[in-house]
Amino acid sequence: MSDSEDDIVLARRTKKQPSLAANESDEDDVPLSQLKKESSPDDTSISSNSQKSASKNSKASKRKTPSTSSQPKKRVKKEVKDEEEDDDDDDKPAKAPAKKPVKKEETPNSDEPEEETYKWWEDQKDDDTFKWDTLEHHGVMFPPPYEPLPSHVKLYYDGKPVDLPPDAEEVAGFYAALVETDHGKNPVFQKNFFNDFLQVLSESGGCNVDIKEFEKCDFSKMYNYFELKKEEKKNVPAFEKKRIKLEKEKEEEPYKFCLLNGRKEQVGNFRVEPPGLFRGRGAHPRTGKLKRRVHPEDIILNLGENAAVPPPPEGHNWGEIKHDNTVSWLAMWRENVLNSVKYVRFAANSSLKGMSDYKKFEKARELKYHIEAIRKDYQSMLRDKLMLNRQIATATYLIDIFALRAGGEKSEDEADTVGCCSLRYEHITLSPPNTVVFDFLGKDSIRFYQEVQVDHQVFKNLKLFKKAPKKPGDELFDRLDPSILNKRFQNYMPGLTAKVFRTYNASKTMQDQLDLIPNEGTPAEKVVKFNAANRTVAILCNHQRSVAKGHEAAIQKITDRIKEMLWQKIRFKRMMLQLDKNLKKKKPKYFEELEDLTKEDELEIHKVIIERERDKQHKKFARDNEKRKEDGEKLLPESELKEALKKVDELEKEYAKEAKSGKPEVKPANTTVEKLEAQVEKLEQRIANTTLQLKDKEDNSEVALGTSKINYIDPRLSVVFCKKFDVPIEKIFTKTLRDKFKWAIESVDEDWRF
DNA sequence: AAAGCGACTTAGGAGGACCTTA
DNA sequence: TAAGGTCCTCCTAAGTCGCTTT
Repeated sequence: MSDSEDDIVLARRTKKQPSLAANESDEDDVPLSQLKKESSPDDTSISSNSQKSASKNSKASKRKTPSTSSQPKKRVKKEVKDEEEDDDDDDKPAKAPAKKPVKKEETPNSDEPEEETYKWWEDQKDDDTFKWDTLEHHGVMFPPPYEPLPSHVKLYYDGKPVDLPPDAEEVAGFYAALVETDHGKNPVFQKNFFNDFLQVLSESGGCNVDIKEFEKCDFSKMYNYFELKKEEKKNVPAFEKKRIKLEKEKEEEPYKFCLLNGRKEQVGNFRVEPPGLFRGRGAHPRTGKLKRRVHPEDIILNLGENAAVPPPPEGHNWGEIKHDNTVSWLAMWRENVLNSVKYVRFAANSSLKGMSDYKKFEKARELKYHIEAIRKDYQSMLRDKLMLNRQIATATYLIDIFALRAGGEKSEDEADTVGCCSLRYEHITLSPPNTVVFDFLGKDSIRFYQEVQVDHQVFKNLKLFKKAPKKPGDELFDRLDPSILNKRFQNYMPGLTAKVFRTYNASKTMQDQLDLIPNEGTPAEKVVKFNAANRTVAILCNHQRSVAKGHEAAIQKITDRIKEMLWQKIRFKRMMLQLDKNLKKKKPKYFEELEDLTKEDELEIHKVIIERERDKQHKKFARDNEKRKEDGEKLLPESELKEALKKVDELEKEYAKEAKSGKPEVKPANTTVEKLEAQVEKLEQRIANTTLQLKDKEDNSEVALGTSKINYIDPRLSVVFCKKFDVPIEKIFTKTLRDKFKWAIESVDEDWRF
């Protein structure tokens, strides 16, 4: 990568790793619930039968399907301009699904025996205009109908209780549940909600009160009721919770799976989105609007011609039945807030999703054979006489170097966010000679703020794009939009688009970072380094998360803990000096830090410890008595507590004395200098650990690692890392990710490179 | 060529599950 | 044994990009 001055920090200790035994929950192979084909009066049933049986004996047939072209010829990349290529050309032309992973008898590891699934990656097909031959599924799961609130829970208007019709009450309830949240406090949200609420109210027949102003609505009774319910739910005994959970699982069982070409595959979001208030991100003009309930009549199902049509809910009909095998969705409906389409799709671990994921990464890998030419070209095109070309070159530069998104045009009724092509005058600040400050809201209204040095010509160009009469509000790249850019990219490589650069640069960065990690230390330490590499990628892609509520406090707590450990350490050293006065002369360095602890700090720590001790005693006393009460024993007398507290008082006195003299009492009588040294050493270790932990926590507080791990880093990189470094894959991929990336886990060998 | 649409990937947050710690 | 934190999954919004329509 060229001039990335933004130094990216490496190596951090990360918090504890998830335990080895990732949830081995059962969920695995449940027999595809019998298709209930009875209903559907239409033809179909026969073939549905055949499909089903196909799946049954597929067990035999699956394994390695004959696979017509196990050697997909894949396009031969044009080696054109760029052979020399940056470092890693060691790698043969990107191509080819790994052929039969040689894999010996499968290590015992692999979770569960698990009737194996279709290994599509051993059997690649090139053409994906048709996504399936046969497709059978059970439709979608609807949310439960609305249950009216008990009659004592009401909305109040201007102090008066309101009798709302159920439909309106439901909407009021949507809002009531959110009053205390950021959304609930957002005026736009309130306004949009209120409009829609009034509309539903009038649609459903109105009520006994003339509701006019949002401000006069009092949702607190409803809110409290919901809180109460939440509390109740929390307190349901464990066995009951378990039962409920089981019941839920049973209910969703039929929807979870479908048959794709006769093979069982998981469905992703088989639940229809429940009604609610639209929670737009950032300053979304429509946030708070009512997202209406979706009915079977709104839903279009997509399945095989011969598949049984799942019966619609009692008394309803499906909106439409389609048999379009050029798409991979199972059902769709149109949502009313943005008028956009919602799809029910396959799960991430499905073959279809897996294949396109695989293709995505292969496409990104292919870019490495062209990137050099592309960079060379845009460098020179930065000075092109044609404005359009300069803009293209400059935009490409930004996309390549700073991993910006393409940045399509957005409409008035969406949040004002931008990407590369839609950057405006006010989003960049230039300061000579070549510093650019980016400050804009990107996808999801996440702020992109970076102060960077850019190529000289880029700086000039940006200045040019800002030149009068351009003014705030005007687009920097006024000749450009993503489709123009993407069309140019096609010239270098078929299928190359702006987003491929992000994938490429992310995975490339990961590869480079992993290459720097030495193969040493414990697995846990290696995982820390892996995460550090992951973090550089996340930073590159600007994947952020909001800092957790308690973050500040958590940091403070750790800092205090470190301080206390330091104090304790110094205390031990002081004890040593009492045992052997000459030590200080013998090892001046060792005792230097005695000076580091200020009187104030020491006193403060004393105070904290004493307070904590007192608190502890109080709590213990209360707890013990609580227990006794339950057991019907007689309570401990107050004097017991007094006694305990007296001990603390003594400790306090001791500390006071110690603070004055600077000579802590050498505690256990048989203490020796050696023992103290050992203690000090232990503390030092702990301090080092905790400090690392603190740093990690701080560095990580605003960075989301997950997004890049899931979408940008070629999973084969992680797999190779684990293999080479003897790190269990469970430390890197959760169960879900292992399922999603099964193709990578099973197909790659140690020498694989991105 | 612009606008709109359809289908797909990418994204952060909510909330529950799970683990650690007192 | 509860409380507190972290991790994981689910949820659904918000992008990208190709294609169709005007």
